[in-house]
Amino acid sequence: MGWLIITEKHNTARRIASILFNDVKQLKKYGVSYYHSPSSNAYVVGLKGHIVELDFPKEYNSWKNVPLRSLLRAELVKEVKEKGIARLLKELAREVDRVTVATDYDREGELIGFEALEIVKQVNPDVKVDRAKYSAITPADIKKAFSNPSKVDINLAKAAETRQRIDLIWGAVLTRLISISSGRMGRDFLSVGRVQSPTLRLIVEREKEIENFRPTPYWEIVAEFCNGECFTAKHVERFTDVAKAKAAFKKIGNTAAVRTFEKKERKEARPTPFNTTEFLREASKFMSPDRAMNVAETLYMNGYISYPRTDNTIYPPTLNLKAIATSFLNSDFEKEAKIVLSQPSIKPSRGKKESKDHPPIYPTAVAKKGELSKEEWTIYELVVRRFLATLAPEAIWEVKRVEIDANGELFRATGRRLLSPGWRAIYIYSKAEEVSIPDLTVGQILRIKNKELLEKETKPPGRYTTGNLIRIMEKLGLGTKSTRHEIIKKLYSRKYVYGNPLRPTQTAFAVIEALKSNAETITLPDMTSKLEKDMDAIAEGKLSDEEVVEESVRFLDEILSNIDVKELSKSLREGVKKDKVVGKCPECGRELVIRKTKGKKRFIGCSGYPACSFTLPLPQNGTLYITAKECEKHSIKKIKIRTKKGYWDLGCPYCNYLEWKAKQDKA
DNA sequence: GCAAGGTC
Repeated sequence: MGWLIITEKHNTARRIASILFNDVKQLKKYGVSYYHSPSSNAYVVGLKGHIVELDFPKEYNSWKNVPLRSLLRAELVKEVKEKGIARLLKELAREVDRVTVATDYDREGELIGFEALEIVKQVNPDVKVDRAKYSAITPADIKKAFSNPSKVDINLAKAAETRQRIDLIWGAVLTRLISISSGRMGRDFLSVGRVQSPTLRLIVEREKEIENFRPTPYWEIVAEFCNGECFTAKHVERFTDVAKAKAAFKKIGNTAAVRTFEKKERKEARPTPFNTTEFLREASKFMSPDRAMNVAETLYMNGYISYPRTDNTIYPPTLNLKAIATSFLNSDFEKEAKIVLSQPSIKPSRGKKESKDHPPIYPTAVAKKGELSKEEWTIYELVVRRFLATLAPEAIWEVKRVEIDANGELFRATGRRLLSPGWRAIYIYSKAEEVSIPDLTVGQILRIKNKELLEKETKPPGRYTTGNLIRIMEKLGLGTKSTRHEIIKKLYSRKYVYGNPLRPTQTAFAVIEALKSNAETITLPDMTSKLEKDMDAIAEGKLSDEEVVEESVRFLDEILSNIDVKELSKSLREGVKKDKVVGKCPECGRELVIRKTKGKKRFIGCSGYPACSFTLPLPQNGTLYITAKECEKHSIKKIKIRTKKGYWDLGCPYCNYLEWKAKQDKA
């Protein structure tokens, strides 16, 4: 009889097959590639992650007609998403008496395997089942895992399924509640979720901080000191009192004395190996994290880089770093490879996070510029340069620090000069800024060429960029390496945010306010941490999955009971409306808003309709952005439009219309 | 048309 091995993805299936058997043949059925060893009569099938999806039964599909409360304890169904794989599994299941689950060795992996097993058991309920647990796909690890198989951990799979159920129920109930109450239905629905809502809250609260920020003035004194060469130094104090600043400024004469001087060499550490978070942070200098992840996926599938979803920042000892660096000697990165290989020995930098499942992201093949698209090359080059930089020598700086006494007023300056660029010659994405200061001796008298009293003011905190948002999400435990970029994309596509750095829309403000006063749990990272704890307890057998789901559902039930639907609807509609207002009606002074005809065509209309019937046309293609800039002539906000080809300015829609009309009249 | 998590 036969043997069926199930892995989480196709690539792993191929590699495990080639490690375990030496007569592997690749077969294809129902559009699915898999592997067969005739001598062992074994099949290896790679899944595509989750091949089934949890959902409500069809009778719950109508958002309008299904009472929200009925979603709380609905019997959820599992729908097969990968029909071809399911068919193949069932067919092979008939031919085997043993199944080995060899999905990734983590919580989701356990569930993914369990889902496949349920399909197998539909046709072969008595099949023998075991589980191979490996944390690296090396011959040694794989052989060890398959010679000492263990059991499928049902509790662990149940823990993952509990997460699915809670996410779906909370997500569906609150998404429907917010969408229905705001009137944003259909394509424009507003979503709520355990990960996306806390992320959106961060963005909204930052924006509020910026709005409420009151700058306070402060004063700085800078002066130029000369000894042949001139340099700038800053008074050590940051003055909040003008009188004190002026007094200090007055005291400064025409000369000053060097109080301390120090010259040192300082090593600058190399960047650490790329995990997904750091990769996306750097890549977001060039494109959106979502795009970067898709490009990385393509590079991975075509064999140019290693698996792009990893938390690991420490290269495993099995990786031959020197050989990889050597492979770049005859490439576009020859110069960079030589810097690495010129060292007597190669020691890689190490990050703080270590996990054993995948290595950090590194190049697995040498590519030529011509064989990749522009975006692919950008990402590939980033990965190659980062990899080589982690193996390169440290950068060496000469750092000078000086303290200057100007009639009792203390000044400080720091000079920096790059003595040896080391990794900086390879990793060109951050600039090395040099500041020149001459060599000085203690007691030396300097001439003061120039002095300035500068009035400045404190600045509000900056808005989040996609890059630092991904890092903060990781720190707060929101999402995973595979989902964070998708969550951010979701915030854009729901029109909760726009631009990078991200700005929230008025709708986002209203949704977060509404959730905070009615269901604050869903806007806090704590919900994720609580869920993590509960999942651990389920995995350890200390809690039952039903108990955890019931507790969560009861809480949500209580939230639903306490909601003032009228008030919720009012505040949400106000927020949503603000995003549609473009200015004042030139005919009656009421608000002009973006509206839609019954045929879903958009236009600008007066909110006083039918009393006032002023309208302006809008282009039908692309996403509209109402900018903050107003037309001086008409007091109507200028509009930008984003299409697949990029952004274009419509400008003031009234001016635009009048120009168009003038042209028509001429013709 | 809902979430978040895998993977393509």
